[in-house]
Amino acid sequence: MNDQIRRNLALFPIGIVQKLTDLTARQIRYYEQHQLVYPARTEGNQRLYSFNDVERLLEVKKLIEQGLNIAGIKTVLGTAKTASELLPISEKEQAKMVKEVKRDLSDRELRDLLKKEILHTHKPGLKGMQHNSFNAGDLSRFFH
DNA sequence: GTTCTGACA
DNA sequence: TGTCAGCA
Repeated sequence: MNDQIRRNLALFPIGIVQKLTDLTARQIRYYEQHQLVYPARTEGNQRLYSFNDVERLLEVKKLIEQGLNIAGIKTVLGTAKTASELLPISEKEQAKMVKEVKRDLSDRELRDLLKKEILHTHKPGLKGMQHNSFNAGDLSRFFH
């Protein structure tokens, strides 16, 4: 039996995963609802997680702690219909994606601002916006 | 004893 | 997200 298979064996019930990830059962189920993980089920419909699932959850946790919401996490980690479709993503790739997403969002935010300015050309209040200056290095600011 | 789904603050 | 209900 090779590692690939061993890592995908559904072994742990949610209680164990809670301890392994420091996430609450509520959170773990919530992330599943949003297709961030795909745990197997027993005949009794109880979730069983593999090592891969646990790793995946740790990635999710990391991004949550960075302030990203579900949409942002999906953008970085990607989605799949089944656990077997989940492709590992290196830290380097991840960092790269975060950077790209960050730039895209910055651009979008910029366009939105321009649009607003154009729409409100006759309104005097631009002071508020300038206060909303963006931190180019903070992705979470856009994915909240 | 544990987990599951649904629902509400 | 936390938490509670009512089951399996």
